[in-house]
Amino acid sequence: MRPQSWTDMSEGCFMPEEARCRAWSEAQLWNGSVVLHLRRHDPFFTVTDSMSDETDISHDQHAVRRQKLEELRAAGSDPFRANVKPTHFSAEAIAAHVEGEDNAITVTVAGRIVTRRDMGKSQFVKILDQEGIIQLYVKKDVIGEEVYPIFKKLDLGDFIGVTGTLFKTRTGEITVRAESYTLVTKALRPLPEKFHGLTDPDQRFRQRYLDLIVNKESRDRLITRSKIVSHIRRFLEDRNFLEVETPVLQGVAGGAAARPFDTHHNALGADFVLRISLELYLKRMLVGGFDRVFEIGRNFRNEGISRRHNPEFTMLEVYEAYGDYRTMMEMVQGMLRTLCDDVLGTSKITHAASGEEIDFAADWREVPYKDLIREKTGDAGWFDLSKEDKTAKAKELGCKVEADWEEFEITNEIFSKLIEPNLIQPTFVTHLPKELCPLAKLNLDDPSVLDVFELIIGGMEIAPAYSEQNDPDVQRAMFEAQAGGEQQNVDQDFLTALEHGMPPAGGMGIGIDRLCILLTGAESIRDVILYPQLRPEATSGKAES
RNA sequence: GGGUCGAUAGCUCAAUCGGUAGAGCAGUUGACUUUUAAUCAAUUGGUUCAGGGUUCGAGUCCCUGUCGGCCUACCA
Repeated sequence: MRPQSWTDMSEGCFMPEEARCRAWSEAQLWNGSVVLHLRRHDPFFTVTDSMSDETDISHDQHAVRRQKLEELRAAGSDPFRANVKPTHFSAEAIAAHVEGEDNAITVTVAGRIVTRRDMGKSQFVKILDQEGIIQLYVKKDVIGEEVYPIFKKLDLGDFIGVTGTLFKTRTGEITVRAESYTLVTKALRPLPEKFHGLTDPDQRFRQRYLDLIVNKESRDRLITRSKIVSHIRRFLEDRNFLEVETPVLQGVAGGAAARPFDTHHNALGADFVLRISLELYLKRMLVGGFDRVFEIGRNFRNEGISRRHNPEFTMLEVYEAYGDYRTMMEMVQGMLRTLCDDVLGTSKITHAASGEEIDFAADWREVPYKDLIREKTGDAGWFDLSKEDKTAKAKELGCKVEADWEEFEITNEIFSKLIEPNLIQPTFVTHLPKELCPLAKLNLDDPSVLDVFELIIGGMEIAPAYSEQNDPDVQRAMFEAQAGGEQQNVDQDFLTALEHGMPPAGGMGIGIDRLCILLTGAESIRDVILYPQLRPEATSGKAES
């Protein structure tokens, strides 16, 4: 509040009224125009005016609302001690109206006031609840002579409950004719602008609640995300997959190559890391006799933040005993197609970045990794080239190549920079080089590649899947090669589990956030995560002032 | 982490060559009993992100910092 910020100011900054007048006057002398700038709306500037100015709070919306709250409390009604029992959500109430039968059905709806059109002795008000917006028509001679002036004092942002009958307005909007109302929460701060909403990305993410109130796209996008997750859960449960929860705090961060977050447990006196994948603990479930398991959970990777990366993100991982990467291929195709039908109501979406239409119902291309590389480089013998020749060719194609890279890294740079971004339609890229993943089975015919696929849609990797490695000795060798001699990074307990026997299995992961980017047409991962990670604010002032 | 662009009223945005910050919405007051970004009249509201510098004079130019966008790097 204002007086608070004044006390925060240093003595030197505080300027008494008379001194301020003097400063003003001096300022006017510089440009020669005197009276008009002194006080725009009051040429007869006097001491009494300056005093009344300090009690005028009409410019301070927070103060105005606090005063209204105090007036309500003084009159014996405290909005923070009131409640209502809604009978309908907004959408239900609208659906309940029977065409041609106005004022036949009585409902109680509740929500936040988001718009108001005041016409003197009646007004239209719209309230927002989880299901959307419903309009209220508040008429002085319906709601009551005494109540109406109090209703008019409500502010945008207040929560109210309203009971009344449903009718259709002249312009065709189903509306509640309010017979009574209850203020159930006073909003002490104003809402952002009704038409343009909130645009500052910083504020949208830090104060997501405001974004959700005023920006319908944000609201719809996050509802869609919820439906996507719900659909996936149902899809898997219908196929006998069991949802389980595995530890976030782990001794060794396995299942992916990423820097973890470090943390510490006080009572155990032990250091832990936050998980970077779900993989190794879900596979232990296969060892434990659960044939079909999945988890939808948060992973944490201590890396840079970008349009496609948030430090914490949600993964689905699915494991199916007696399956392989080919059964996973069928499953993910079925999952995404039904997802489009059920959640989006269409098999076609527009890829936001390219404008190209993606059709999930059409046949999905399947192509080996090596074929794509040969195609892109125009060199059928690419994989037989020397490292020097690969380097030269890659640079020719516009890739940067670091001196200490292995050959597969040069090749993969071509894939990730030149090929993947251009795979817009759903594409299964199969049989990746064995160096790219230590957890999958080698292909029987070509042991330089893996029995895996990566599903690419819209230029993004959406789902990798493997025929899971279950040979404990091969797995140990792969881990040790990857750890590069750092034994503490090898999950020994997992290898012991494999020695007890893990059935052959197909496994798959889906980055839920990236899937949501794709399906909602979002520009950034921050748009599909409710509270994306931001740098903590240095000053605590602004939000609470 | 590096590069680059940005931060002005509660919100959305203006401000010419460096000349002393203005509009819409919201708020306040008034009119209007079926409105749709309702309309009409009047009106309040500013530490121009913070701190320094140049200048008679800085929202504007320079430096430093904070936070954010985009690109990039680490990473699937």
